[in-house]
Amino acid sequence: MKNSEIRDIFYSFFKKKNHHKVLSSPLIPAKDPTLLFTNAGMNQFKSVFLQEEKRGYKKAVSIQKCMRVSGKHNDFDEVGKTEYHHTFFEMMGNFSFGDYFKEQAIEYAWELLTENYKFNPEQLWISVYKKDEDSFKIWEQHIGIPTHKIIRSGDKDNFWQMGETGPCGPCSEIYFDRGEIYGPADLTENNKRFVEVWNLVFMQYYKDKEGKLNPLPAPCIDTGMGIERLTSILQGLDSNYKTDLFKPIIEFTTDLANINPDEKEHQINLKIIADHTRALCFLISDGILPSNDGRGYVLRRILRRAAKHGKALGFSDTFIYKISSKVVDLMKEFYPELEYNRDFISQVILSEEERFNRTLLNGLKIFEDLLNKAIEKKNIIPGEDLFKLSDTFGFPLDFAKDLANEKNVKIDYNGFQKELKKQKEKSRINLIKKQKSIQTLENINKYRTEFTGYNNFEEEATLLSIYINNKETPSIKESQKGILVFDKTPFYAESGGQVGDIGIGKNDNSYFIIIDTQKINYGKSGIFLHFSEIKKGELKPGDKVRLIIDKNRRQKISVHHSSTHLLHSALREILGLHVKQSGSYVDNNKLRFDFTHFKPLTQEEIEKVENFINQKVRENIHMKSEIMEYEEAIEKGAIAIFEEKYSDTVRLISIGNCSKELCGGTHLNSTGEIGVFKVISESSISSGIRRIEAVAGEPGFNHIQKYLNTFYNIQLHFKQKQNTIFEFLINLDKNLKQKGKRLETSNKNNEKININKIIDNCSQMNNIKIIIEYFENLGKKELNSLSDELKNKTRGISILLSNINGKSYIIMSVFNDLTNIINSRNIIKEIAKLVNGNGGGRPDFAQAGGEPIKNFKTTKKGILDILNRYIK
RNA sequence: GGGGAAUUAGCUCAGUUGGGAGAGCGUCGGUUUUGCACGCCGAAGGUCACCGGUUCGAGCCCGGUAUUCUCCA
Repeated sequence: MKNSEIRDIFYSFFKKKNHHKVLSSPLIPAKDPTLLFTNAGMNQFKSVFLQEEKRGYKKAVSIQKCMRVSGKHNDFDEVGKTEYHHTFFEMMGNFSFGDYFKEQAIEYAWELLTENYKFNPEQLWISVYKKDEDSFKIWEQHIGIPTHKIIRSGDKDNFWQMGETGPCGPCSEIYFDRGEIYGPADLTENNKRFVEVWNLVFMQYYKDKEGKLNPLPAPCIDTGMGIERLTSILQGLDSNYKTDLFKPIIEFTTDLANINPDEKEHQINLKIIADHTRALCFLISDGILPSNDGRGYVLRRILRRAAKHGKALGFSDTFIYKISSKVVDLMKEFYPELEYNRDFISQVILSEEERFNRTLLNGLKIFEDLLNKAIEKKNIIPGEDLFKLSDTFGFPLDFAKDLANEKNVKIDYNGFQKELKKQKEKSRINLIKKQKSIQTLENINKYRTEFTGYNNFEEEATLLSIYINNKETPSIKESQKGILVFDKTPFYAESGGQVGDIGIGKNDNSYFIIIDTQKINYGKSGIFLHFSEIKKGELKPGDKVRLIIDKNRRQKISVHHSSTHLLHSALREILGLHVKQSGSYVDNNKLRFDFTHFKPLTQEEIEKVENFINQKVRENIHMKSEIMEYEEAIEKGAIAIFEEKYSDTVRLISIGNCSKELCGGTHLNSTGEIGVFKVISESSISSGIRRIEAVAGEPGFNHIQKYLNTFYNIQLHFKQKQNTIFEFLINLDKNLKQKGKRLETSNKNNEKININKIIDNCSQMNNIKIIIEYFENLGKKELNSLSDELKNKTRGISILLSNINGKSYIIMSVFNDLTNIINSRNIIKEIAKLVNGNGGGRPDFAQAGGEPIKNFKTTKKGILDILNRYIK
């Protein structure tokens, strides 16, 4: 049975049972910032389980993309060692939100497995939670499983909970018995004979702070069945890696590496590469890019480990990007976004592979130094050095170990681990500190704010609560600053890159200004925090006030936000569909837009983008905002930004046919209000991500005006026209440089004339020629080279003095043969005392400085006195 | 979020008691050659990331900022 059939059967079975088919959510959890990656089918339904959100259906079925590489479920280190661990995998699941419960869930599971997937009932075993008699009875009496094949187990295996507090409940697992050749008929933890097929979770309690289990009013069902494992069983194989989900990838890699696929030593490498490449493709197509922290760092680590194992297979150059295309071929049928991003995925992988190779090459140099040192000395490489090599330069310990082995050098593995442990502890401590430092506002969850600011700029509101220094207080007086919470507000709170509104509030007795607005998200609604300063009067909870936003500023913000949407679609139109938003900032002065793209934009491309947008502005397209179901919006072709949090109903902003984006920000009524759009900068912010800054509307026009004014002034000053001014300035620059050079050479010529005179006038001491001269108009460079020339020509000593920048500058050169008698470094220090300064240098060349020289003759005499003591 | 490292010519990088900014490759010119490559000779190219401090003097020492690399969470 092909994996595609397995999927079809799964979906059609639950569709027949009136389940709503829900698409896999992206690997970045949309609504849960505490989670690095989606790691279970239920993630996207979390708020439904928590009853914070209601959806149009009570039963759902999905096949969910999942990653288990961090946090509680971390299989990263297991991949390759076993036949069934993965970083990326797909979870099939059916869900009930207060609809059916245990009995139905168990029946469905049994029916699907035995009748549709044709499992032999004899080969299925069951586990239930020891205190869950209901489930036991259902399995035993209703389904008819022999008692000895239903195992009761404890909290660890068969009780599931979302977190310390929250929904939880017992679960029941269905196991497949692979037969006696794999071990005794005994369902225990480490018996390889049994493989877990399906986990059914019965969410029936809510665990409170005291640890008490309270029954949920509407119990829920959450189930999960890994498709890779199910496929391996249905295809009669003993490894997930032999199924049609992995085999083609492994065969492709084997051919590419030109190795014998049967050799045992290659197996681990091949498995890891296949697994990791799959993970890479899905992560990248969901918008994650390599970086040095967070999700991007996990992506980088996955890629680097794949690359490492590739080297073991003999790949000396980049190769993963080639395999990625095979993964796309294999999975595009079920995940069209892969095909869509095919080139982008391989480009990202290729450039990250290249980067890793550079890092390795760099680290190799440093490592070789360590290795040579170790060979010279004690034959062991210190753990500290190894740690620095991997910590600072990213050179993996494994590589160091192998290379050291080749040279019979030992490495201090324990020392390395000690350093690593130290670093981990440090990071953990800082994390705890950070968690403590986030101060929460007490009782804030009691309140809710309704946002009315899409249409209204003013609002009559009731004050709910006041916080001063993060403490709830009964009143706020004149000139005090604090956070105000209202029942409703026209003030937009900072989110989606758009800054918060500012404005004022007032009633008959008081007047205050609002300098920023922030928001705490709570499920679907939010609490708006108005950062305020009371200018007059006093406020107490319950007071009615009129809230008025700064309309002019809001208009400018909306101009930039709507422009951002146009910019996004312009970039996709002109550069290609790989362009994805990866960050955005919008305020009243400008907009900033970060997006995925590999090369700098050319001048031409930027102009095209500007033209595109300004054309849309002139067309004065009507902008529409609609509230609709998430799925409906996606069907309409909306672009969803993964980082954003969406609830099941979303706000779709469309600009004619050219842009459809999910967005909670404030926008214009039509594009004409933008007036003008101009890009002001384009730069790189990290590899594969570029940033455009632009201005629009009034600030846009001001920007253009300011620049043109500067330009006009330049034209006016040089008396040139627009088409000649550039060439004129280039020529001017060229001429200036030539003149400067002529001046330099003529100075040299002048010196040459002087040199002979100076040498003629030099004094002598004990047959050593000594030149002491003062120059008013020479720079340091000229003095240095002149001094050099003088001491060489006379084969003696040259001491030159000058005043530069209000200080004296003295330079002394000594001919090489004399340096054992005359050390200029020592002498210059004494000379420096004459000008209350200090100096130093080498025996043959030294410099000093101090107060300006007023009388050269007395200084010269002082110098001669000093020299007299040295030369006898 | 926390730590480490780096930033010097177009590129790859040297540069230690703080004292004159360098190499290789590339570019350009000359020479050699029927022509090219090589070879030889020569030249151009620098705000030593930015800002501040210490010092007579900072690429180098100290503090801050930016960017990049890297590890941990």
